[in-house]
Amino acid sequence: MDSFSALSDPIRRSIIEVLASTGALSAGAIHDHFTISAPAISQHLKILREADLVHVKKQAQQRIYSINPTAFTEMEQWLHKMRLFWNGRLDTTEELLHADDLIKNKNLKKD
Amino acid sequence: MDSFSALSDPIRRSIIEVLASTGALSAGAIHDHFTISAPAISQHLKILREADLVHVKKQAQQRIYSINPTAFTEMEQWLHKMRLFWNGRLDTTEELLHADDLIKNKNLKKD
DNA sequence: ATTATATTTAAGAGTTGACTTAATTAAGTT
DNA sequence: AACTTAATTAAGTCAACTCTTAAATATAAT
Repeated sequence: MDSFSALSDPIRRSIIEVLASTGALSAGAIHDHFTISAPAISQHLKILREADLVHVKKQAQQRIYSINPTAFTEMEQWLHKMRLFWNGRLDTTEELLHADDLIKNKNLKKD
Repeated sequence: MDSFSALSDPIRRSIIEVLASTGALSAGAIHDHFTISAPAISQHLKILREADLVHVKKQAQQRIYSINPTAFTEMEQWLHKMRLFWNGRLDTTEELLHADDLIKNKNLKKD
């Protein structure tokens, strides 16, 4: 799951916000912030983990979660690139389509 | 649909990229960039429209789509705020939870 | 060893999302 | 008026997502 999809769920964004404000928290401590079941939180954490948006370290039975700040740059870079475009600082489709690998969509026609 | 969910789909991100690189395009011209059906593109455009990420103007039978740059600030601001946190420039949960209205999640427990 | 605590995995239900083809709406052309 | 072009809406299918409860795993404490 890419970081866009991982952050499309409001609970997962809330988890990120909680971690951002506290620094690091066990799965149970994260769960305490929500009303849904522990397994539901665990499943959300798995998605955040697989999108590499959070780090985990074991501490006895606990899993301590924290944010991986570098993983957010994918989204930030995409937004930045889009903004460059409509600010008129990039001009050609070539630059957009080939300057990076953001577009990996089998439904996109080749030019 | 919020802008996070609207941009979680790779085809919709590609549509935004195409619009960013060309400026403004009819629904049909957008469809030419993809291999999926015209209705599928129309449905994606509807979602982008409802998330206010694009503008439309009628021109005879055509609908001319263009990006609404201001709509991207929601995501940019969220990412910026998260970055402020893990950069240690904001300290309290209060600031995060109450400085803005980003969190509107019924599953989030009250503190 | 047994029990308690912390978390995840499994299985299943209900919902939402993304397509398809067919039908519809709307504007322009002959 | 009939026809073409452009786009959307409708209906239905299938896959993906998000939850639940129950079971499993792993470490710690008694």
